[in-house]
Amino acid sequence: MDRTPHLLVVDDDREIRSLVAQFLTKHGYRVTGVRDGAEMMRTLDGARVDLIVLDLMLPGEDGLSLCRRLRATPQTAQTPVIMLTAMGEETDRIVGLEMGADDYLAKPFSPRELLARIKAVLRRVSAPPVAGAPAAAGTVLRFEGWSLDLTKRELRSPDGVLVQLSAGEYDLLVAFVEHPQRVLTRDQLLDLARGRSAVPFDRSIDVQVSRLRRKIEPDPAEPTLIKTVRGGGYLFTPTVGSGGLAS
Amino acid sequence: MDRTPHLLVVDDDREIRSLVAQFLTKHGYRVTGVRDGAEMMRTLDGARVDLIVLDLMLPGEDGLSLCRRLRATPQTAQTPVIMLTAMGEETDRIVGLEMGADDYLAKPFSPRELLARIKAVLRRVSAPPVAGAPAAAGTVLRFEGWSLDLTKRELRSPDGVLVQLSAGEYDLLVAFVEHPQRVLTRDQLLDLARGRSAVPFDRSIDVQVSRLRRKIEPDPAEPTLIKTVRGGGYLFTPTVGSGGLAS
DNA sequence: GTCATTTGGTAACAGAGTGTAACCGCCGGC
DNA sequence: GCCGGCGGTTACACTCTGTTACCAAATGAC
Repeated sequence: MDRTPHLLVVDDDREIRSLVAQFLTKHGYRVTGVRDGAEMMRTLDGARVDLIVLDLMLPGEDGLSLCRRLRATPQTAQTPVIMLTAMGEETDRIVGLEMGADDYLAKPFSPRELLARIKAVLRRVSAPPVAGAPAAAGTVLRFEGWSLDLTKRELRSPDGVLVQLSAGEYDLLVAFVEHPQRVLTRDQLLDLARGRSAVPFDRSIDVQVSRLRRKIEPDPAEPTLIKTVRGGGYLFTPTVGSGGLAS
Repeated sequence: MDRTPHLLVVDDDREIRSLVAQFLTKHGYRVTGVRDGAEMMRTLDGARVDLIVLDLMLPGEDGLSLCRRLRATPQTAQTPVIMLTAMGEETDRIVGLEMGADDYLAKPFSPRELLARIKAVLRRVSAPPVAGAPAAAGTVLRFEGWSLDLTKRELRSPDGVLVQLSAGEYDLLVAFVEHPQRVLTRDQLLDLARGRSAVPFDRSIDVQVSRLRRKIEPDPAEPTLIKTVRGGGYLFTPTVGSGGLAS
């Protein structure tokens, strides 16, 4: 149950970034700091992130626009965002909340307060939706005839047979299915599937891939769904469709 | 039975508490004052409460979090809440309303204004719901053919047979049914079902889940309703509908 | 009040899942 | 072809979970 939350701090001020990162790390979080929206997107693409601390004023695309984009992307629509804004920008603050930020903090802020808000937001987010809330759309993902039900954590083969996956195999498969046709490094996979980062000589992903292949590859000796990229990582080759029958 | 509305004032400032209590009592309400969330919960546990005046800033668990918990608990989900916040905490106010508070009041406030809002909220709440609206939505919850009556604390199987559940099994099932399709950690389940937090090596939830499965799973050896997520907790897979026949 | 029953928590054991280490084979460079 | 590094697989230790047995506390009968 060692799933320390992973925070992504987006701020162009290197000093703030490192200060915040240091403080939050000391309080038990895993922190990645980046300087702008482009880097943020790259990070999100390859890692599981539990909460984003997003500065409003950024070089290039600004925080509001980024926030809107996060909300519009299924993978990140649920990721909580705490906005940082300069003092007194009341308008921005309201717009920010309307834009989908979960909380907001005026600069200059004390690290303690940021920590408190992070805790509050994470608590709130892990809070239960009211019963009967619409189950998130796109809960069934399809590839090559297989279907993966994200609410039931079930995988069915093309013939409709239920395939038993262990928790680890399931999480790994989800990581692949949510990032298809991209080479994922072992590091990224470890983060996406296990929420931890690699230790030297970490081969656990290799073993897990091997176990997963045995269950989903027509011929595990000649993998077609999960290909190895020598020196790079692994690649999930199928196109993934959501909802109805395969697209 | 005493029909005088019973108000619960939660504020850690003794002076505010007694001032408010005195004023409201004078205007014909029954008032209980407590200083934090724990006392609030204890009071709710043992008394009928018609409305809660909840300070946002509290020692221990804060008002937002408490409000969420109130909403998540069937017994208090309908109890109106008026939030007190320090002036200008606009964020909190918005979040507070989203969180399910019925009204909100910025400190410092005049007792008269609080009184007016209490009256308004009570009036609104006791107003008969629109004809045809669910009389008390969510008193019977349905999943996979089963129906769980929250007012009678009764569970019926798909064939309509009454299934005897112990108090603990029932509470656990309610926790699951009210948070379907989400992985709940043992800690969360313990909190939701027992209102306490786990001690090291606490296995009580495991045992209780096992007992519950024996009563509701078609094949307890191969659970489909309550799935185990290794390293994560448990997952209640069915979609839950309320009121009429299963959706 | 005592006694029997039910309930819930703890301890213990068995079985499944996961990471590490080791071995082996393959690939690429020379 | 030889060599070094990378990746696949297996074996094994360790952890996590399911289940049973047992005990203490709560409940209810009398």
